[in-house]
Amino acid sequence: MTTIKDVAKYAEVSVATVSRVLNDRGYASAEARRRVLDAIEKLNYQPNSVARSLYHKTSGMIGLFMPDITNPFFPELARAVEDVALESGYTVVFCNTDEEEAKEKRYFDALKQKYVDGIILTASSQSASDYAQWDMPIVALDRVIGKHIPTVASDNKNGARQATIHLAERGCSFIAHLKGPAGVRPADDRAAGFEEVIEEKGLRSVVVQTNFSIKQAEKETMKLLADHPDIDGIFAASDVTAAGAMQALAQSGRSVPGDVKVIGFDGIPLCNMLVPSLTTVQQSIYQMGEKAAQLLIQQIEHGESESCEHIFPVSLIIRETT
Amino acid sequence: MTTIKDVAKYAEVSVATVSRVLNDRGYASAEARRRVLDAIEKLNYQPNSVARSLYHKTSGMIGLFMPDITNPFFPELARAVEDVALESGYTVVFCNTDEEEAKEKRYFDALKQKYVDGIILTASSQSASDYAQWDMPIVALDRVIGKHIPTVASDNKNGARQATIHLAERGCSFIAHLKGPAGVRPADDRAAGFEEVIEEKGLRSVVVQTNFSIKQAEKETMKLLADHPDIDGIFAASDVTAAGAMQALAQSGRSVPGDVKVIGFDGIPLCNMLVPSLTTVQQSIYQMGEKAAQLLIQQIEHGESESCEHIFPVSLIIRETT
DNA sequence: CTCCGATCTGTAACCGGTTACACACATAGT
DNA sequence: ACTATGTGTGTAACCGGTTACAGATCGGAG
Repeated sequence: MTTIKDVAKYAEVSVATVSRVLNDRGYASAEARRRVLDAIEKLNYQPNSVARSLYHKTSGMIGLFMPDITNPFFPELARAVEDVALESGYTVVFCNTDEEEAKEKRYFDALKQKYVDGIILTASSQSASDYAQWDMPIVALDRVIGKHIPTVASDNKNGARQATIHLAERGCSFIAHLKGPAGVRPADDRAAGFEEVIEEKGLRSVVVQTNFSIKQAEKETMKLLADHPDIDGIFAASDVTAAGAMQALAQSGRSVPGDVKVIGFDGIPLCNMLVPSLTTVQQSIYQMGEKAAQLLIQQIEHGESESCEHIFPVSLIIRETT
Repeated sequence: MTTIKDVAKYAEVSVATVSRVLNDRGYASAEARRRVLDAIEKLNYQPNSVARSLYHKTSGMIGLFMPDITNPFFPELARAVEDVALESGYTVVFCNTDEEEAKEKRYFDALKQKYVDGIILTASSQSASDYAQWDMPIVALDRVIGKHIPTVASDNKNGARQATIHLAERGCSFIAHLKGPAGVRPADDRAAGFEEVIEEKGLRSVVVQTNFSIKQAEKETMKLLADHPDIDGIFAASDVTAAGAMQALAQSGRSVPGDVKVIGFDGIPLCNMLVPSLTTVQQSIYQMGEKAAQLLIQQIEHGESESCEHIFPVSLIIRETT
């Protein structure tokens, strides 16, 4: 690999001059500049970013912490982050945390040692204080983790309200909510929005907890249908969960939307792949990822810790399941 | 941040001694070792990996190049790579290439400057020579790119044969193949396998090209059904493509598997979410990712360039669409 | 003609580690 | 007593950049 010394020698100047030309800082005569540029060209020189990192305590990398890329909600988010990062010259380090704080901490330590410039975090822990002491630019994505950490998320509660109201308007009178994992903020918010509307409208309801896996959703729905055969609406906490519910419904001989209406949450591509296609509450997934990356980079480059919450509106997309 | 000098001062030894204790190399008296370990503990010292990188020309990072994480085939692959990497102390840098060689090259340059240790590549270019001159440990994943580059892939041709034979055995006599993009190796291999069986059995067939997007698959299938109303079997080059076909079939009033039987390829979780659930050719996705990461790390650490192809068998998973 | 600031350039220190090498000391073998 | 050999330790060079600082040159003002 050619180094700055090689370039200096070839151009017959000092390394300082090469560095100045390279970074366009300080003085350099037209003649020197010409010779340096020529040498760089000739030797096909590319500055070593590790050496740069060492001096600047900066790496041009950002960490992306997500529970599990295998969950279909996350790839689009990751994609958006990566697109923005690339555009701004950053590189994305990819970390599946499996909702485990230990794994998160381990990654954080590793990245800190590499001078990672900042982190986008779909957090596992509830306690914002843990992250506050990380002492690094952070943006929370999808999950609110504290007032003093910039956050990008959807208006989950309102989305849940819209979904529930929609089912009610379509004539459902006994609605089940397949709730997401307890302790995961968006799941709790969606459940809260659901309960609110149920109470306002005085409807019958039942809530069961699931994780976000399709198999479990199917199983829980089967049980639900056995216990409450007269359910006529299901609000699933995610599209994947809704898909599980639909399988259970098909299996138990119920028609959708004839016997039971179903609505999901997220707006992932899956919705359009299902037959019948799934009504859902659409999140602006890509835009959220974009925004999170932009906020982080801004924070890194301008130190602005715009410590605010960016709550994205959601929109009801009515398809065939209602 | 505390540095090795701080530790040395606190422990009243030289930095060399600290380094020796840290890396367990060379001599260090029990007394010195005790003091250093104590100092590390007290000061909560963590060695700076950038400085290490600079000296060793190594970074503990591997690049993962994929066309688009948004394509549901890739997240599981990425997940597997990340799991193995983490276990071996590596960090994964994530790069969506969009099948563009320019983007690939750009990423490669950026990573090389960071002393990335190796790359797992779902290649865009056909020309293996381009990659050979990259002069870095590389493993090709999902797509064969040349004899001298270790490769992990599925037995696509055989899988396509199995799929086609299965359709024939189920009584299909006029089978359409929704082929993947031209120039993408697995797509070509699958098409070849399909053609072989068609010829052997003397069946009627038609092949149309699609990209891997669901919308386009749907559109192409509609056109196909209009041109050839008597098609009774569809072999889709991917599960997503199959989902698109199923939508078109539903839309045109045909029943699956009654009127038309459908088989996909990949074995992504989507298959189980569809109603009816999708028969497919299952790839060992996670295992492939795992193997690729293992091969790469082996190559990095032991220099073994086991330049062979690891072709994973595929298996026919029969579900409701056939 | 002198002085001043602007322009230009190179030397060397620094970022935070690793390690070659020199030196000190102990123990053992002859 | 006199090497050898094995231990233990510190100094300084090195990885490949960046930049503070000092010295040189030059044009223009006084």
